[in-house]
Formats: sequence, structure tokens, C-alpha cells
Amino acid sequence: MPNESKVTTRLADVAREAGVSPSTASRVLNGSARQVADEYRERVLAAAERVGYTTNLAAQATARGRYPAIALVVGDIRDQFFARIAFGAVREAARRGYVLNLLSTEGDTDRERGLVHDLRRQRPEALVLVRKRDTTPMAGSKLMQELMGFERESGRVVIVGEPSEPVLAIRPPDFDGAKDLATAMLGLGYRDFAVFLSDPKVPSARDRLDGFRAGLSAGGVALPDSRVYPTEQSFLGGASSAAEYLADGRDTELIFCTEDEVALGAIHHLRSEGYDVPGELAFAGYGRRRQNPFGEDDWLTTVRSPLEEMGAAAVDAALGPAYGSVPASVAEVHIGGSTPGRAADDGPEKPSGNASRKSRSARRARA
Amino acid sequence: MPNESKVTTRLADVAREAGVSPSTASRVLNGSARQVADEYRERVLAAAERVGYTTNLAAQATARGRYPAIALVVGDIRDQFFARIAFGAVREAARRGYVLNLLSTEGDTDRERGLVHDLRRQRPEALVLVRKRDTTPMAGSKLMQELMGFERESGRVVIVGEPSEPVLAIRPPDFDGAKDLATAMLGLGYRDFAVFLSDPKVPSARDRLDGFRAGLSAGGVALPDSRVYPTEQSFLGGASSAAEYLADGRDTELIFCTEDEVALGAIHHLRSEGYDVPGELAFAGYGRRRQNPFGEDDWLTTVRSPLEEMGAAAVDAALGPAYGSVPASVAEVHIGGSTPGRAADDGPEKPSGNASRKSRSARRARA
DNA sequence: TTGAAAGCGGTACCAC
DNA sequence: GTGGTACCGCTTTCAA
Repeated sequence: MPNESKVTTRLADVAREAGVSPSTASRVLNGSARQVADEYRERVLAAAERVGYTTNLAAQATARGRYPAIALVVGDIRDQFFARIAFGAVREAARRGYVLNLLSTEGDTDRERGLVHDLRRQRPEALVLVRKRDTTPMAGSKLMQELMGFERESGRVVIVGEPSEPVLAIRPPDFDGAKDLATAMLGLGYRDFAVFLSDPKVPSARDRLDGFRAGLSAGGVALPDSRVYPTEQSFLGGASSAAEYLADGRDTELIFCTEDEVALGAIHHLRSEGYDVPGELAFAGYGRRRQNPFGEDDWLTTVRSPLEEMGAAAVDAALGPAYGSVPASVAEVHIGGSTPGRAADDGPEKPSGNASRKSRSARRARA
Repeated sequence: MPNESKVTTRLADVAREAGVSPSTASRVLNGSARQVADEYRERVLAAAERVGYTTNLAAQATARGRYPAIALVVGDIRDQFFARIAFGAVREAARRGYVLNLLSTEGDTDRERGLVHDLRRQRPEALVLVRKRDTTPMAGSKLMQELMGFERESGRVVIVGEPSEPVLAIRPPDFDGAKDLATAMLGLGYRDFAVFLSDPKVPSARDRLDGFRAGLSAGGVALPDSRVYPTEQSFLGGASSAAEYLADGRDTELIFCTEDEVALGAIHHLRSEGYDVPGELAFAGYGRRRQNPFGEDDWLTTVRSPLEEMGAAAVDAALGPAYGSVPASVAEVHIGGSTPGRAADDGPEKPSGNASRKSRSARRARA
């Protein structure tokens, strides 16, 4: 039993030490309305300092009827997606003086429900549930019922990463991010695009495609379906799509991959086939991997999802008074060496189908 | 105020519903010694189910004088090192029915102290502080004082990742892991080694070097200092050490890099210079990156630090009764394609200094 | 403004 | 075994 004889000073100790009543001590140490005489106030503060007092959160919670905690339920904290969101949430929770409880479903969708249920005993003020948009939807599921139960008896529920009707949701700005990227690429002089669409079934990937297309349309450039290559979401997937692309004899200027990993795989493949990237073919990704196998960080042009911001926004939304007042977090386009600017007056300069110039080291060019 | 009128059923409700006293209800619902008649027990259980009762943890905590929570303080949860440890800790805490509070120092060593101080109001039963072994030591620091204060008044403190005298610490088995790797490499027939030592100042890197050396010694193979290349801990660092290595005209059989990232950079460089890896030169790393730029997961021979296990062990140590009874977590050597087995009877076959065979696609060879 | 006293939701010691 | 009751540490009416 770890609880042998831990000594903690209580509010009563402070009160006695200061020569005031517990009520007064409570008021100056934790109360909201500052209605204590300055002299008493200082006496209490000094006493508290002297005896090393810290509020007992649990006791305060029983008395007040609410515990200043917020529960964060993620799939797998080792996953960058979850980790970045958690980072933002932790930071925001701390800023507000809230305790953050971390729970992990470890990918088990069933566990989600059990966790939400167990969670109730902590009576946190809010629950932030982070879901990857490729996990099974929660429609009218048991989980949803549990969530609504939680909302009724405990506090607010916010879902991050998935639209989910009855509950407040925070979603990554995939559409807008891709649209901004498209605009930026047009600005650099590109006019001829192809897209490697990593897993068309994933909603966020589709959003990125749609957004990219919308951005191009706005600039008067069309993206026919024949230029969209469905791809497996991985390095290898990118490589094989690149092979497919070459086999098609395509000659676009830039390939937008809806996932950085895919872009890196494709680039790797093209380079090993002797192509000059970005000289002959430029690349843009999505997701903002800071490092890449080519040894130059931030070299790949990409879009960074504001995951940390979303985590913070979720906490904000969960704790804030206004239900819909979530500050829109915006994606950030990063222009790297993989998309050098093109002289705008150049006609579409077709690379010869089987170029042979070898260039294995990453370009240092910056936009 | 999110706390409008949340309705929660209390223990008293259950008791009334079951027609027993609160004491009895408490005993069956939360008590340890099972000293309640079966009939009553079932009545209470049924009643609890009916009214949807869940224990109010905060109230229970004030009554019991202890809150079943454990605080986990990490630097940056987005970092794989912290994330994997956190994963293990979360899992173990959940298994024990403990709440896990996640705190982040965001790299600010000063904040560590403030956090530990603030933490006290939660009165968690234990505190697990995760530190990268390259952060500033905590000798007789203020932080350490705060920690000992915590240990006195709240609960046990466990440090992960750094040896720290007065407090219980859990460290990665860097030495043993590297030693096991050396043994395995000897077993594959390698006899001639070099080491890329990423940042000699980092203790874990040194441990890995020492362990590797120890493993070799045990097999009768020496590793002279001239074969140890101090390297910056990054992809680029690996690449430039490889260049340095080539300039030295070395002809070892295998290079052990104390960090996977370094190995990948070195391999990348050697291949782009036309060398055949692992044909001419084998590579082993440390850290177990699952993916690599060469597109084949788990291709690199490496050692996986049992970070998740360490996280769990930390919780175990913090909550368990015996102070020193931490189950030793052991590193796991992973043999991949980067270290093909050598025929044991082969003499040291020297690769010509400037081999030219190009081979850019990853070898599929498996040990 | 200040302090006395009655809770908050549970627990646990104590007689019956 | 079971229920009465004091109490955990803090908050908050309410009267002075």
C-alpha cells in the first residue's frame, strides 16, 4: 500500500495558521469573488505559503460538484495524427488549469464504447474523442448512445476528425488546404497536373482531391479523371503509381499526391529510373512530413494540417461557453524545393518520355 | 457554465432503490472484502444497473484519501520516444483501473519543475517523469527537490530514461541491446566492423557503443577506436560519415550505426555513390524505424528499444509494492535484409575501393 | 466582510 | 453481515 502516511496540509491548517476561519481561507485561496479584506487576504496567502498548501482537487470537486478535467480519447498515441492533436489538447488544457486524462482505444473500436462508459466515473467536464477519418463511422452506433449519455450526465463531447451529426465536431481543413495548394501551384506557373489519390475510400483523401480540383478550376484549369491515379497510401504505393504513370506516357508538369508518403515513394521511383525530380516533373504532397529520405528537411512542397491547433480548438469548444464558436484552424501550404517556380510564359515543355539525366541528390532550389 | 443541471445517480439512490443502507451498497459496489450476503449483493447490483450508477471518483477519493491516478510527464508527446513510452503507460494504467494524467513540458526544462509543483493538487498516487537522456541532468536541481517533495506528500516517483540516484529509474537496455546485436552479427559471420557513433555526448549512444564492443569482445573480436566515427544524429550526419568513411579507404564488412536515421543516411549516400549495400557492405542500426526510404519496411537490421514496455514498467514500479521489482525489459534484435548472412569460411573479401555496380533497389535478401 | 454550520458523495469504524 | 454515524477536505449558504 503506497499510502502509508503521506502528510498534506489542509485548508484548515492554513486557516488556523492565519488565524481566520476556513471559510475565509477558502475564499482567498480558491474563491471567485474577491470579497476578503486585504489584511486577511495577505495573512492567508502568507500562511498558505508557509505551510506549503495546495488545494486538494478531489475534495474541491466533491464540494463543487465538478472536476476540472477533460478526457482525451485517442486511437494510438504513437500515431503522429493522434499525437499532434493530443499535443495541442494537452497544451490548451494546461493553459486553462485543467487536468487532461489520456485514454487509448488501441485501435479497438469496441473499446471506445467501453472507455466512454468507464470514463463517467471521473465526471470530467468534457470529452474529446479523436478519430481517424478512415475508421468505421459511428452513425447511430452504441458508441454514439454512450456519448449522448455522457453529454447528458457529465459534460460536452467533441469529436475530432470526423463529422458526426448530433455532436460537435472538428475536422481538418483538407478541402481548403488542398485548394490553397492548387492556387499556390498555379501561382508558380504550373498548368498541367496529375493526382495520386491515396485510397479513394478515405474521406480526407477525397476532400483533398476535391479541394485541389476546386483550386484549379478557380484558375481555369481542369483536372480530368484520367489524370487521377488511385494509389495505396504508402511509400510503395507511390512508387507503383509512378510506374503506372510512366507506362501511361503522361507528361504533366506536377503531380499532387494526397499523402506525403506517396509522393516520396513516387519521387524515389522516378529518380531511380533516371528522371530529374523536380527538374522534369515537380511534386507536391499533403501532410507535412518534416523529414524525407532525400536528406533535406522541408524539401517537399506540401500542406500541413493544423492538427495541434485542432486539438486546442477541441478543448476550447468543449470548455468554452458558445457551442459553435470554434475558431477555424487553417492548413498551411509549405513551398519547398520539389516545386520550383516556372517562367510563366513558357509553353508546356514536354519532357522526353525516357529522359536519362541522372540526378540523385536533392535539389536545393527554393521557391 | 457547462455545469447546468447534469443528473447523476448517487450511491444513496442505489441504496434506496435496493432497499439497503448506503454502507451495504458501498461494500458491494466498491468494497474489497466480500462480506455481503448474496441476496443483498444481487439486489444492489441490479439496482445500480437499473439507475445507471457509476462511482464518483472524486468523492471516493476524498473519502478514501487517495486518488487512483498517475501523472505522466513527457517532453513532447509528438516525439516517438515519448509517445511509445506513453502508450505503454496508458495501457498499463488502464489495466489497473487508474486514471492517467498527461502533462507536457514542451521541452522547457524549467517547466518541469512548475508542472511537478502544480501536479500536487491532483494528489496522484504516482508520478512518472520521462526524460530523454540528452536533456540536462537533474543532479541536485530544484526539480529533484520538487520530486522528493512530491514523493513525501503524494506518491512514488519514477524517472524513465535517465539514471537519477535518489529516485527509482527505468532505463532503456541500450548496452544489452547493442551487445545482443553484436553477438547476432558475429553469428551471421561478420568479423570486421566499424561504428558510426551518433553524438558521443549522448549517454545512450555511448552505451550502445560500449555494448556493441562488449558483444564483439565476447566473441574475440576487437573494435579499435579508429573504427569509430563520431556522427551527427541525423540522416545527413550518416551521409557525411559515410563520405568520411569512404575517404578513409576503409574496408570493413559491417557498419553499426547507433541510430537508425544515421544508418539510412549512410546507406543512401553509399548507394548513390554506386556501392552495393548490403552486398559490399552490410549495415545495422539501432532504434527500429519500421519504415525506411528504400521502401521496404523492416529491411534494416536494428535493435528495438522496448519503450512501450518501459512505460508499462514505470507504471508498475510506481504502483507496485516492491520498490525494486521492475521486470527488466529487454531489447529485441531485428535481423533484416541489410545484414545477409556470410559463409563463415570466407576470408575477408575486400570490396574494391571504388566499386561501380549500381544497385538502387533494396535487396530482398532475408537472413 | 466574516464565521458557523450544513452539505457534496462516499467510506469505514462501530455496535447491534 | 448490516446499518448508524462520524468524517474526508473543501465550498457555500446564511445569519451575525
